[in-house]
Amino acid sequence: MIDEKTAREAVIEAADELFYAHGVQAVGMDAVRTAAGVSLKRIYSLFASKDELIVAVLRHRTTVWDSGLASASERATSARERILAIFDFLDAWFREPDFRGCAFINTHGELGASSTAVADAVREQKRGFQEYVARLVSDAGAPATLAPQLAILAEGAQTTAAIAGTPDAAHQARAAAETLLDVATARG
Amino acid sequence: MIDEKTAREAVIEAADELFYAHGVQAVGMDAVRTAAGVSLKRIYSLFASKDELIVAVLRHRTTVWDSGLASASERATSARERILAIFDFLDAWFREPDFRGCAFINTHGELGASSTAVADAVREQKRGFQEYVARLVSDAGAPATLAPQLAILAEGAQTTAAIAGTPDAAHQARAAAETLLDVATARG
DNA sequence: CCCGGCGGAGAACGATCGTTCTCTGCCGAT
DNA sequence: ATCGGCAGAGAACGATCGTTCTCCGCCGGG
Repeated sequence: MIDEKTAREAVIEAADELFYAHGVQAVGMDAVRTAAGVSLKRIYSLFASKDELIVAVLRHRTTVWDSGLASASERATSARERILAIFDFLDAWFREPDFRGCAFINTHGELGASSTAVADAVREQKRGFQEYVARLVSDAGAPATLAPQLAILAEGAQTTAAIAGTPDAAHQARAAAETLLDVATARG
Repeated sequence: MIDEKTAREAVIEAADELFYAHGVQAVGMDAVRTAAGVSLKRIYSLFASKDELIVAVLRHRTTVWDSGLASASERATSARERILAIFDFLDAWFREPDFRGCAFINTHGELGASSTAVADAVREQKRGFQEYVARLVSDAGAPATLAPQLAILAEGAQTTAAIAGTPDAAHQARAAAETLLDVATARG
């Protein structure tokens, strides 16, 4: 019906949407097949198991996250602005009606204990984000110790916004980031 | 065999341990029964459903968390020290070999979309923590806007430590909290 | 036109889950 | 000692899951 690449993308995108909305374990492969319009046989020829599909979905989400972050910082003209753009990006995300927290954190909490492949994919995404922040901190001329602090603010904002159901955490975290940036870059 | 209160506690504690270690959905009621030494019939006479047991476990964890936080801040002699004691408490927790992140965040990610009772119990715990921090911030004479910033740091430290598998996030968050406290209380 | 194989749809399978039911033995009351 | 009822152990049940298999229609090559 459709070529392999298109089918793969259709499955990944459908699974991504369902997994994010309902949790990974709550979504059966039948639901993925229906949403993607790809037969189970074909799905299992593209992914050896549900676990492998989950990992593929997480990797797909990593690239979506990375490009979203990149385009959010496009208008920024300084490293400091690019750092704060992270929190504006979060704010816009938190306001989306189907926001349900960070898919990586959610999936890690759900399967991190039983599937090392899933745990590795989650860890890899977080490591990438930490590196992204570290690069910006370095560009801003701030000490390297600032980077994990900003990353922790971003992580905390995501879980707080998800549980509270409000986007407030984004600008609260942004304000804290501004303070930390001010202090870190104001030395002599 | 044993009185109702003891049986209830045995079930809750056994379920708590299993749910935290493996995730809620990965643990069957049979495993709870074996670990608690309480028959399924009795369990279902104490809790109407697994969902209700999960909520009871979360409430139990809330009291454990509250008292752990209280005892961690016992040696502190000022509001500022009590705030920083939160992060020392987290540090000790992250170093426990079976640390697997915040049970509330994990459970919310797993079931928050499907069970409003679970989502409510999680939200309630987070609200209590926010209030605790807000009280300390007020005692420290800092502006109220500092409280959610500190809470976000604590949340972010928990997920970061869980995913990274290292306790580093505790002292990174603590350092950020110190900076924010310094700035917030140095005015005037 | 016929035939072989490939892909889709979905039935089937075995496992597991939450929940209930049955059976058995024990205990106190008479 | 006898009886009634409660509690424990675990079998049973219906649903659902991940995964595989079967069947059927379609297509290109002779």
